[in-house]
Amino acid sequence: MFETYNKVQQAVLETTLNLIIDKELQATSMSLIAKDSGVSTGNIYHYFNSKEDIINELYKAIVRFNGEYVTKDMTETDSIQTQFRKAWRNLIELGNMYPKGFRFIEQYSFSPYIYEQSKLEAYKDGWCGPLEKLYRKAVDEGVFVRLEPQMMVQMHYGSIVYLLKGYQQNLLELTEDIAEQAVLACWNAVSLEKGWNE
Amino acid sequence: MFETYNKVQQAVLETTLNLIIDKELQATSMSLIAKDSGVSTGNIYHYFNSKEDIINELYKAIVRFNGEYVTKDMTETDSIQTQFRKAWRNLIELGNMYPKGFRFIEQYSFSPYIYEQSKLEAYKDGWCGPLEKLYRKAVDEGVFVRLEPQMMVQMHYGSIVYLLKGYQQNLLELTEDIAEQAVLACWNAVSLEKGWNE
Amino acid sequence: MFETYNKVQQAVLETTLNLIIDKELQATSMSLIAKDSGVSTGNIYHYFNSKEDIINELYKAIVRFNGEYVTKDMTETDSIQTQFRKAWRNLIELGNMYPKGFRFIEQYSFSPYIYEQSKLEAYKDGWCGPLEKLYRKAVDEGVFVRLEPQMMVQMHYGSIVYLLKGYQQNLLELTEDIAEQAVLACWNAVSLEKGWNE
Amino acid sequence: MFETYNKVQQAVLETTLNLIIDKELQATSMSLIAKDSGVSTGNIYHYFNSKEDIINELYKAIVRFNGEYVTKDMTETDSIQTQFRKAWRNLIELGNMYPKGFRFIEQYSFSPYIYEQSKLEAYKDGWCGPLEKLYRKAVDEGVFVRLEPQMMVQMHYGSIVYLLKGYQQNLLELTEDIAEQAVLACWNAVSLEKGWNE
DNA sequence: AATGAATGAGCATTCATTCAT
DNA sequence: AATGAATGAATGCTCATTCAT
Repeated sequence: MFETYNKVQQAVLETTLNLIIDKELQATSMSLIAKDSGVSTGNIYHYFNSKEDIINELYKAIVRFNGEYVTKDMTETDSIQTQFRKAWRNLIELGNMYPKGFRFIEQYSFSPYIYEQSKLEAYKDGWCGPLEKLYRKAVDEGVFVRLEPQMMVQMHYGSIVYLLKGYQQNLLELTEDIAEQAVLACWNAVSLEKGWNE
Repeated sequence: MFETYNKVQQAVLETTLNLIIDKELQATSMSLIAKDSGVSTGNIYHYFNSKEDIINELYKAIVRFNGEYVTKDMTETDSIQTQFRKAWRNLIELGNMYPKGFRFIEQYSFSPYIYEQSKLEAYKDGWCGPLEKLYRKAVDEGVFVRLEPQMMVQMHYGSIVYLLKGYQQNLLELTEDIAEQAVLACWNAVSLEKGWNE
Repeated sequence: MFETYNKVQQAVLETTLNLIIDKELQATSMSLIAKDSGVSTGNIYHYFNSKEDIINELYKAIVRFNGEYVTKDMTETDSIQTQFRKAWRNLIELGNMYPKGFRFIEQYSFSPYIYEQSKLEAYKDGWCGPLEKLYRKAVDEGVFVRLEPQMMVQMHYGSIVYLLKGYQQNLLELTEDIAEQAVLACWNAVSLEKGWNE
Repeated sequence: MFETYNKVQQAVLETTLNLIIDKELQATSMSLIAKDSGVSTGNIYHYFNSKEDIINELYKAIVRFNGEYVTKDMTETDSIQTQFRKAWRNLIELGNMYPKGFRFIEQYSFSPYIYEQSKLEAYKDGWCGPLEKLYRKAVDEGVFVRLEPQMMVQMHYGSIVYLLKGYQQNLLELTEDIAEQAVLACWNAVSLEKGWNE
């Protein structure tokens, strides 16, 4: 997740992610990060300008990672339906494999703690762009109903996020089959014809 | 929103909600709550055990309010479709009319700051119960696909939440018509037949 | 020296003065002030906005005190010479009776730590104004040579300050007689006729 | 100013002087000295024992430099008056030509940060010795009043220092003529006959 | 000699909470 | 019930100094 950073930075970012997920931002003190990461406070400030800086770096790194994960096998030659399935299944897989990063983005993407600049970079590198393009194509080709692509992406993202939240809170099961049904439900919500046609 | 509380408690809860939405939890200090609410810190502790206690009381009060709002005109005699429409349209209306309470629940429903006990009470008093019952009925009567009612509710709630988030962040428009389309999309996601049949 | 302040403020200001004179500003930490004054750090911030604020309050209080001390018995009906003598003898007395306040002003009157605002108030309340007026009169009446009053006051102040510094560092004696000789030397430096004429 | 030191030491001392005058001691961190001087912190500690050590070395070097400057053209064959004039005019010139070194000495000569040892060396190497000798001779020959030479030197030094402070703070003008008048005032303060007799 | 990463005690300041009135 | 002064542990951050290279 943090391969582009050096050892010290990796230790700090990983530790911070774990702490924030376990304890919330306000309970994640610099001295705790220092203790858990094995990096002294002074040295943390050698590599990061501030606590805010750590959080924002974390945010950008995870957004980049998630974006690559979700779009990893989407190829333009695939049908709209295939790309649609792959993307949202990837998101579910991501939520299961990297739940901390997933929850971190969920919790902080609307936080004032994250600089607008970070959010901008996030958008540029993330998966919103590719999915919007896909949805727009689907609308243009008469596969989806005539709604704003961005709105549909937003709603489907919300569906998956809350599905995963329910699962992570042990309110729901999440088998392979259920995941598939969930993605299909998203498809049916906006496609003109019901069901997978393959 | 806080009619069941006395004057002092009301002042504290209202002030706290405004501060948390404007400034984040960490910037919402007790002394600021005291200053803005006109209640001295000492007296706040006469009515609440701790800061956590205020937040949790706030959480429970808003959940109760929101639950009543969403289910306000659902009557058992209405058709499944009508109840479905009313409920989700109510939620959208709530998000627009009481955005602070709505955002507060969004931000804190997964926070370790909220006691499990509060979340439980929330569930009991909220709108999840009635909606789940409705969805279960829809499944039983063959109106909806055979998926866990709770899972579908969760996904639809996520859809609407993210629709509202997009609107509140000025990414999306949210006209009467779009709201209707959004609820219809939710319906189509899980109903066996497409479209409103009325 | 700090009669216009309440008990807590007095304790803080007195402690701070003592510490700064003994140890320098940078070694005068808030926790040390708290320990020595018997006021908790939190409570110090109840009465002062910041460390800077304490220093500036200290500065203004001492300047006010010193100004009153130096000009305490100058009356316009006295001769120029009498007023001259009284003022500078008062300054010497002040330096001996209240050496800490005296040294504090010496060390910090040119420090960026002191706000311009504090320096302005200092000037308004201090003794520079009255002495300048006296010197101007002396020039106008042909008692002093034609030099800028402000410059002469500045030089005489420097003379006395360094006399006192020498004494405080045990380089010089400072008897009643020597003090008198020092003031006379200042007089002779700028008067047209040598010696006291009374 | 620092010819007796090697390149690295010179860079450190010069940088430190500039920083201290611009920013105060407390804002002059070792890392800033390192950055501005182009010498790494590690290497600074190769040439100096501590930050205190740098300040003290700076102090001693400047005192030596100032002492040489003030006494640079005092020759025993000159008359007392001539030597007197040259010395104090040199001090004024020094204050104008090397204001940083001048201000540094002013600010730190009474600071606990400067070791007693440094002050002693300062005294030995500075200009106090030669001037005291001159004043003693003046007393012995009946040119000056019978006061302690050290005391008179101290007072005259104070006069000039405050004249320069006033000038550096833009409170006073300081023309060639005014400088001359100032030195003459010092002379008149202690000489038995008024005015330059040449 | 030289680098700059690493250390950790110390700093000014904040803040939930208590307590005397 | 109500006040707000008082507490002191904890916070984010700095900085003189050390140390591995």
